[in-house]
Amino acid sequence: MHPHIKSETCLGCATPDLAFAPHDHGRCEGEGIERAEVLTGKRGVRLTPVRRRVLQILLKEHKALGAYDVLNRLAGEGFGNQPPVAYRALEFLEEQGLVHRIRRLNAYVACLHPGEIHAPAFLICRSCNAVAEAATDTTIAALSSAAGHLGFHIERATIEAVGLCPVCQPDEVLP
Amino acid sequence: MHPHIKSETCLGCATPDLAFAPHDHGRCEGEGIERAEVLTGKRGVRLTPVRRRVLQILLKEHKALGAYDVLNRLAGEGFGNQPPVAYRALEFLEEQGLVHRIRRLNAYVACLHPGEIHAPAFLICRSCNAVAEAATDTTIAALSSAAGHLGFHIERATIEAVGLCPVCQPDEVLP
DNA sequence: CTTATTATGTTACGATATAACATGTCAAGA
DNA sequence: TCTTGACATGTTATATCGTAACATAATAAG
Repeated sequence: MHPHIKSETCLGCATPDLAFAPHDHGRCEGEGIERAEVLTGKRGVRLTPVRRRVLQILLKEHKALGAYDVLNRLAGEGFGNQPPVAYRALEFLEEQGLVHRIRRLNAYVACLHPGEIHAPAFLICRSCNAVAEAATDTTIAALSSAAGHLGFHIERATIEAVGLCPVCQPDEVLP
Repeated sequence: MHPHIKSETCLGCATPDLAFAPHDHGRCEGEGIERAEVLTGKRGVRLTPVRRRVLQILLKEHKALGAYDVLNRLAGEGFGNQPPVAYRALEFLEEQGLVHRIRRLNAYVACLHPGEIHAPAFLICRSCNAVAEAATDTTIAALSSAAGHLGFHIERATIEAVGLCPVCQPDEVLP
């Protein structure tokens, strides 16, 4: 946890106006699970205990976690403790749009508005590792159009930006 | 090499209008090295034999290569055969903007217009793995602006789009 | 209740990446 | 020219990330 942030708050909430601002995070978690249950129900896929738990872990932690981080927590709770357990759950959640994979970090974050955004951009703070999700409607449109001129058909796109979040920018000027 | 492509041609050349079209590739390679020498000379950094050779390999191959692929070729030519040899050269070349890392593929491609673009977008064909580089001036501007509203300062951004290149699109409709 | 499907657990391994230290190379200043 | 400091390379060892393959268990469909 970054020293500037109190424990009741979190970084990286996906709703843009809350992204880097302190806020009540309890709701994020509860609502995240609820939304996941509705979504998977609608789609006829199963949000099994491991899968639900993995999503919960990511929602609660509210930052990017590596697959092995997730696995360690699972193992402490009676689930399997071999890599495929974590990877399979994460893969499922990503397919369902409930979790995003941050390739730059080899890590995963919970998505806080599943079903709403198709190609989010991630803002990754290189100092505290917080990850925020930003909408990119126009961004992606521009990209698709440019690709179309080359005859390329885009199916998925990921945008990962590295920089400094508002909390960490002051740290940069002082040694 | 994709079956549709003759050996004298290549995919993925970065100049947008050549990106996925057959063209004379000999020039890409020669000019790439030349530009690299000029650039590194200007900057007072050293384009040593390993580094030059790695760049040459990537220019010649003209597709995304993993670090270990590069390493294998180096090892066959009397250079060191341990991972750091390849990783260090690749890291140097990336810092100098001569090579791009494609995280989605855990691979690297030569940049064909070093010094010109700061945040290129990569169009990755999921069928033949060709990688083209597209300009994203407006795209990045939009992203930076959106991030700015959240108080986030972007330093670097990577855009990776997965889809089908023009050559592979026909393959998709037939089994 | 059987059967097909899907999910989980486990073993084993492959692929990717880096830390740490020894050795070598080169260029600038004494 | 020598030496010294900075940078580059080579090498060992190990860390980290990810997946193939198969056995077992749970679930849903008939």
